[in-house]
Amino acid sequence: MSSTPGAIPARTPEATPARLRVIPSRLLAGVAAVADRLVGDRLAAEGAHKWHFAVLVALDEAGAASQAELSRRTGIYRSDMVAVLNQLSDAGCIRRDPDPADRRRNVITLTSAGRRRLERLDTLITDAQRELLAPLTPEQQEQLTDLLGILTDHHRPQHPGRADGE
Amino acid sequence: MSSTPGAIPARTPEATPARLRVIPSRLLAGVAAVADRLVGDRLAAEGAHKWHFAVLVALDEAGAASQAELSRRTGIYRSDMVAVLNQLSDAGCIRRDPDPADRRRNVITLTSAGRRRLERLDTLITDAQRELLAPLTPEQQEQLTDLLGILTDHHRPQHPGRADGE
DNA sequence: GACGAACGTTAGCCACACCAACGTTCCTGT
DNA sequence: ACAGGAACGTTGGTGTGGCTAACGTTCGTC
Repeated sequence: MSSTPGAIPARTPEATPARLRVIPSRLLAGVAAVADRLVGDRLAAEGAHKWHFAVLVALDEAGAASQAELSRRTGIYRSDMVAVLNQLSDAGCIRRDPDPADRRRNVITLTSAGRRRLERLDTLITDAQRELLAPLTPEQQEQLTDLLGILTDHHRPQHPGRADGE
Repeated sequence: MSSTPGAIPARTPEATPARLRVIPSRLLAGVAAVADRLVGDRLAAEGAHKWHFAVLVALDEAGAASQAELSRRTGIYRSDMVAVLNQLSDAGCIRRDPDPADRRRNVITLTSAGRRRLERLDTLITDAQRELLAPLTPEQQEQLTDLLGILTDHHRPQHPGRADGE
């Protein structure tokens, strides 16, 4: 009975407890949510979603691919990929043709409209990152990205069979 | 028609495009998901959730409080707080008494069982953080926490009415 | 004494990650 | 040659988490 039961002691309006403000997983969740909102809002203003951007980048960088491969490259589930590609296709950003070499697959190809779209979305994303990282110095921004990169590499999606040098 | 349409060129099995691996918001989302799974799994093994931990910490650190205030301290919505407190109450971790000074409120008090529970959960959370940050040096771990702290502070929950120096 | 605001509570919505199943097509072993 | 298993694209469904809406109660204030 260290505190008087029945009366709320402190009047400190509201402040996140110090012990919570120091837990990395919690900080990560919070900042990730902010980042997601920042990115999501800008993309939504153009009728886009982050998935669209991810797919467009994957196509632009590694060239045409099957849906399954895009799935693996972007981390988007095959199931969800269908809808994303439908929308991108409707917008004329990609073409989806049956693969003559493997009739199970579709070959997804980036169109020039898609490349233009990508450029636009890239700007928005970059802006969002800038706003997100605004309170950090350029060195800190790089530090953060590096650290997150290390963690991302270490905690692989899954390691269903050691894939690389191990 | 720079690429042969109808054939998938590279055979590179799957690799996240470099441009995606460098976008902070994306890295954050990924690492936050890993962290959440790490923490969530351990807590689930004891029938707990991260919310329980947050509430217990808030109570332990700042003393008894109303549900609304706990809401503000932890970031958990008032609506969801109800269920969390029900569970904590069922487990005997807290007491929920009407506040004699304000009959709208309940005074939430941490019991000794709750304090014991908190200690246990704290161990689990700490373990999870350790596993999460394993690939980083102690200095890097501190750096990361600091950087995330800065971002958390800057991007306030909301600022619905200029709260601070403005 | 009336009105607006805060409280606790219930119910529900929506976005997102994930899983299950199916028909098609391919690859492999025998 | 052919049977079995695996990968592909697709549809539909599940579960969880953040958030909103509304309501009755109680407080503070004018």
